[in-house]
Amino acid sequence: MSTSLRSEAARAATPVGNVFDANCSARHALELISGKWAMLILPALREGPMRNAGLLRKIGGISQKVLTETLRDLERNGLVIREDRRTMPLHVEYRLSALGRSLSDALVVLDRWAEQHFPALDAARERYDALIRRARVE
Amino acid sequence: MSTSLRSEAARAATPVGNVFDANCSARHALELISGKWAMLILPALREGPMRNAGLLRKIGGISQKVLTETLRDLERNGLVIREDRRTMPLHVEYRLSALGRSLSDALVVLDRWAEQHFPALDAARERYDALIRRARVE
DNA sequence: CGGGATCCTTAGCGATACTG
DNA sequence: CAGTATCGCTAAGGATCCCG
Repeated sequence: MSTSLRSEAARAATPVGNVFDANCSARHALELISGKWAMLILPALREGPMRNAGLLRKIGGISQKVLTETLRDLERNGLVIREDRRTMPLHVEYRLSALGRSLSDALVVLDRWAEQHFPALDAARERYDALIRRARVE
Repeated sequence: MSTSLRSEAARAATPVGNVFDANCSARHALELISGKWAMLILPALREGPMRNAGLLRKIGGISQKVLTETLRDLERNGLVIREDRRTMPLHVEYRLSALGRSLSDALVVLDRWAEQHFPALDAARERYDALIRRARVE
């Protein structure tokens, strides 16, 4: 989200291709990805178009508001295509653009990384916190 | 960051491996990645250990505070190793753990995606905004 | 059904000053 | 040098109600 409210910042971005440069276009693209929701929405759309309610069900913990905002932002940046068949009752579908699909390839890798390595992270956290607790007691 | 302040939530997380489940450990791992900073810090450490000041210089736009917080969070989760040679003047180095390196592999893919495709995103945004403006004028 | 509009709370984060 | 501590703002995002 947010991007839609930052037209100023977006316009000020220099069109350079190094993510380490603050305020360049590449960094802006990266910020679109960051935030957990894009990392879940785009992979969720990989197996085919989905509707609002379906995404709400599939992506645990997301609110209606944030889902709408994020989808709009993704649509604005050309990653998602919103198709509104103008019927009653309403029927709106979201699907990946070619660009969005290419990004989702990279994102599912991340998702799988998280799913594979979370036990190691959990263990590391416990170790770290135990050390801290010992240090605090001295 | 944040993770260190959410020991409660972390403890409540069910140890399940599907990122689409809210509040599972895999999701927690994903949230560690989300936020743009981890996506920049971990790749920045790929070519070798770096110090605080070096990271501040390399990663444009990050503040001292956020850098410290993020590094601590990454360290806590076992992705980064902090080495404090206890000398004067101070000398602290950060480097990737094996786990952190494996994650950075996935992250550099994202960074490169952003660097390659930002023109397409920029173009899409302009198109979208132009359409919106037309619609608003009617 | 798929949102928009509001209100409201909090976390994120910058700025600044201080310390071993 | 590499942080910690404090203040203060802003904006992300939840909850709720409404609408075509």
